[in-house]
Amino acid sequence: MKYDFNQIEKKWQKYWADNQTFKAENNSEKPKYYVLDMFPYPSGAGLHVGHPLGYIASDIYARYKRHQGFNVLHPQGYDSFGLPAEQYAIQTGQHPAITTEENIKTYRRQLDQIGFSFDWSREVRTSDPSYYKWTQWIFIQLFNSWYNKNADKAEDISELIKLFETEGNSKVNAACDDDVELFSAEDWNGFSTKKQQELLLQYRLTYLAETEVNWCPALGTVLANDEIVNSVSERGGHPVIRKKMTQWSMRISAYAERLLQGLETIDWTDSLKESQRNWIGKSVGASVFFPILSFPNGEAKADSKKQPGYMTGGNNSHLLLERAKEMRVNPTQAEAALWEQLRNKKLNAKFRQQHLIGDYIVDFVCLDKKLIVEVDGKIHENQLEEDAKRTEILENDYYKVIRFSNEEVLGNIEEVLRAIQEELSKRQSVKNEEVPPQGVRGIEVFTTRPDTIFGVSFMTLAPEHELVPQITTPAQKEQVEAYIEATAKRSERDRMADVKTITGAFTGAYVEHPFTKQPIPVWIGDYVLAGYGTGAVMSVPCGDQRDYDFAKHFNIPIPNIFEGVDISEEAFADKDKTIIANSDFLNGLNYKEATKKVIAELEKIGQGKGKTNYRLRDAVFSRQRYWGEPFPVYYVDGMPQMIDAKHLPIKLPEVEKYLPTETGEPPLGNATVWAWDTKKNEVVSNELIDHKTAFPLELNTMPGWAGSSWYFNRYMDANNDEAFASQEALNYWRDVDLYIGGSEHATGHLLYSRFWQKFLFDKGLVPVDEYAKKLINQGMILGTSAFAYRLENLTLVDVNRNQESNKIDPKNIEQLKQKTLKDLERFKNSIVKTVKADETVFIPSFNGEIMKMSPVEVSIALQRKVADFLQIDDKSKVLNGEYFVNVHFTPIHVDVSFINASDELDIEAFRNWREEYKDAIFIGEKGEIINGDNDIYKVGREVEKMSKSKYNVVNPDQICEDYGADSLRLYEMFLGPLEQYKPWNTAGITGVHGFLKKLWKLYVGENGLLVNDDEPSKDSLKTLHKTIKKVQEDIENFSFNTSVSTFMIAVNELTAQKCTSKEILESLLILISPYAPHIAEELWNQLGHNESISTAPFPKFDESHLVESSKNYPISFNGKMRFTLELPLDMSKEEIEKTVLANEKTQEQLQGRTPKKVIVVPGKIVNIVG
RNA sequence: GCUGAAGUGGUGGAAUUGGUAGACACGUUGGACUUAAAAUCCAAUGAACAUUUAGUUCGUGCGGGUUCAAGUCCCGCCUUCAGUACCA
Repeated sequence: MKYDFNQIEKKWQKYWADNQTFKAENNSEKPKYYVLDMFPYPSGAGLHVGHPLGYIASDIYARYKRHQGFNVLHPQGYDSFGLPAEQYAIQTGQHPAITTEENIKTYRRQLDQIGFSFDWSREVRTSDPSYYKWTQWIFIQLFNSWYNKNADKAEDISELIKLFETEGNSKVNAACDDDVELFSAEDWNGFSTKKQQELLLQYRLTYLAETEVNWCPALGTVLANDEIVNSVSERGGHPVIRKKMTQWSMRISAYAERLLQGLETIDWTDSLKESQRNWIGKSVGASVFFPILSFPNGEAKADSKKQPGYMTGGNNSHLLLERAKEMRVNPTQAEAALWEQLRNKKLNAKFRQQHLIGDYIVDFVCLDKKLIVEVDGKIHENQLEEDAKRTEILENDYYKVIRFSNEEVLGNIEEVLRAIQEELSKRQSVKNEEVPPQGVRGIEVFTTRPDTIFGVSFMTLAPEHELVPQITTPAQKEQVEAYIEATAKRSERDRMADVKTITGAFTGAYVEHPFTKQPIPVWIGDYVLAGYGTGAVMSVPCGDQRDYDFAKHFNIPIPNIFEGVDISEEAFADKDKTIIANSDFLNGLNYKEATKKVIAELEKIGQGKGKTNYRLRDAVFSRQRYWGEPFPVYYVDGMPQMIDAKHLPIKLPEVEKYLPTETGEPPLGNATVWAWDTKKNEVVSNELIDHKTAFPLELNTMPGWAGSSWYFNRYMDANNDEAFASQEALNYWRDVDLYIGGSEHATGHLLYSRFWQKFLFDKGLVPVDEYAKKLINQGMILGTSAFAYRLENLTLVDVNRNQESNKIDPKNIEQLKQKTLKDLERFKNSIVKTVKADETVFIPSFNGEIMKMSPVEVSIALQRKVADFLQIDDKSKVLNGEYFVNVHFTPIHVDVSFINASDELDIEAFRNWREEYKDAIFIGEKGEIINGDNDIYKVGREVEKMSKSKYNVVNPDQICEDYGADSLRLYEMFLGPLEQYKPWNTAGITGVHGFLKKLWKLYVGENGLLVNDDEPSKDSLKTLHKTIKKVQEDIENFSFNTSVSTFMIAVNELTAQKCTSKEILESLLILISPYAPHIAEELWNQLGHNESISTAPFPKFDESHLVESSKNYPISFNGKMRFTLELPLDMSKEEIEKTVLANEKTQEQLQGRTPKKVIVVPGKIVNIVG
């Protein structure tokens, strides 16, 4: 009987499906084990051989765990929302759901034929309403939560509202927007519902806010930071610009510290954890405040002691704040009337009322535009004077103050608003939304090295820093403006590409050192980024290389504050070796001590405090796309409202077109039935929108990572309608024991999903706050592209006419090698002509070496052949070396299916491939024009990513057809370590395929089963048990490639031993079954079992079979092995030495010399030192 | 620049705590079987020298070091891949 893998594999795949062999039970006596793969996006191209690599590894592990007696959950599903289906819909009008369904069918067929032990009863699809119902549900939970930093967890928003109602927000310690205004309980209770909603949005874990986003015009959507690679879109490589848009965001920054700490508790690869750490980007240091000494108008230096509002130490700001709040609650009639008009951004500007500016409370202020509006009551003489003074001081601080009388406001409010509007339009917006600490004239910096504060010799601001225009002196104005303009012109790419060039400009301003009180010049430079920290750096040139370079370049002093360190050449940045000097009270301290001390001192004088900064930003959660989860959100008066969870799912509406609308709205703007009726609680036609009972629904959809951020929990109870998973299921399965997937998700999916899990944990919805105990990254399988080399043209060069190089002897390759292509430039004068072939001609690859050869070598190797072929007129000159031929060619990707195992091209198939190659001419390795079998054409090879456009994609369907799924599984594992990137080469599969045939032959002969109940031989037992040991170790170390070798060795040995013992061969089948399940099932069945092999207990390793009585000792001389000697293992050290020395081969080696020393390691080696 | 991983025959890769480098395969070469091909089987296969046998020398990116013994440990470099990037 032959090994008919096609028939066997089909048979068992059907058996597994019919019997639901791999269905996991939620209630089982067995211990649980959860093996998870990253679910695929079902693309139209189907699977190539690279895709299943991780699935095969996890399947082996899952099957192994079943043999070990575990109740294994090994599910699979589809991340089925995404861009390609939508792009296809835009092109063809085909609904993405249909495309997706078709693609899933292909995927399922392809996955099934590889024989995975997935529990398909738990399949999930993120685009299925029964699934995204719960994605929407989780979104609502996020909306209804805020992050309480005191409790260090997410809590229900109602708790926050309670706090607001009873004590306002001044004591609330929450993760929130940077610019929340302070309010009291009375304020809160007096606010309109809308105002309250606005304020709450600043605290919710998912919130709607105008944020600067990465907008990709080509894709028509925003992108998250992790979707951008090298400042172009990850998908398609389109340019990305920064743009302000109102978008949903996820407050992942609230979890920055816990996401960082959690990494300590999970067994993920170091590189992946490191990526996440970098992405979170924690830096511990201090925030330091430097008062500004000089303003362009020559105003006297600011007294830092009198700065109110900054920090909490020793000033009266809190009294003023209290007063401001009081006044807010009790406005005058005119103030109330004007506030009513200003509050809702009716003038497109955000105003605050009774706001503290410097030492003054102003009536209304637009911080953005630095515009103050005052409404005056009864005017007394002395107040008039005071107001004028106040105006002067405020205007010195670049505020514009406009005043109206009560009568004006109450009499003609329209006119007042018009005047304010006019003033607003005149004023330039402060670029950065962040406003400086109220009324303080100074610069706040973030530093990780506060210990070096005495080494500060200048200050550098980002050119975009909001204070730059205000502090620049008239003398420096021109220079500074020119510099800002120059940096603005430079694109981000240029800036990135050119890190070395040092540029900057002096503003003319000075700040005051907090301790020495010395003036410090303020510079701007584009090495300081506006987006990180405060956009300002205290520059310590002796301790930071960039500051050092900047200082050197602009001749700024570089004071040395390190003990015993030479800084004449470069900065000294080694924290651990730092001893501070020349630093007043910090002298003699190390980095840690000095940091601690300086922070304490800064706090004492109210000019700084310890601070931790994170690079992690909140994640934008809106996409201007059709094929994604719709938000369960409608808008009343511009404010988002959640649809009650019991009405979920909110299904995607039908649209005519999948493109943005003409007005630039997202595709859902095309939907005609996309409004929410709050009475009927259903989606209704847009025509019914009346803003009373029917309201518009959200037009954005959720990003790709929404559905993948929690799917691992859904598998635990995939068909539950009542909850995303029942508590019983969640408590039984708890977390993923082994997660296998690609490392490309390090800062996307793998970070977002940890965030959601922590949130769900905080809310008591899941039992663990890290969902995957262990994670392994599988490497990528690369394609081996094949190339044919198309001749473009030949340039004939008359060597005699080149004066410099005389005549080149074609035989002297060494001389010619020295002629680079650049040298050929010098032949310009000598070029006789350039010849282009009429036909398409392919030149030989020289056994694939052509790309490694220098142009000169190629030319020499080819000139005769090609000249001959082209029949150029001056052929004789070419042939006798007077003319040199320079060959120009282009490598062309050839479909790898035309290549045989020896890299030879099937020329006929290639010619039929494309019209343009129909009559292509091939010059073979021997230099002959190929015509029949006279010569062969070998392709060149190069390893590249598998991709359709490179024609190097290998389809697993063909492999399964030709060699079988078991061969495919074994071969993918055999290729190399799981984590490694490695090239695919189909030819190699014959090795594992041959192994399976051999395995088969061990059990089945010409006339049927060979297995009998014979006592196993000692050798066979030894083979079996060493295999058990090795395979078990290998699987547990995820070293699947070496266990395949072990199987080969075992089968080779057992074949040689002619083993037919059932005891041995039965155990061997269980060992192999996780790797090659079909053949294992079949042979298991033939051995007389009626049950599937999948839960047969894993064979037990018995050491006793491996015990040896003797060892073949390597005998080495001075460390070099010369021969081996079989000696009993129980021989003593002394006896071994004696026996070895007595041996004639030893004497031969020694040639009469006496050994100086003899090293004997019993059981290992003997080394004789002579 | 920083962080992480890696560098071993023609190729993919083995080598557990320092102890016979190149397991297991692919490929190549030769042979058997066959009308032939495929399949299968056998043998050889790191390089160089020697070849009648035996053997000798070199060899794990490079240069040093520790050790009886180094692919493995230490010091200093080089190269490749991946991530990240003027992060204060």
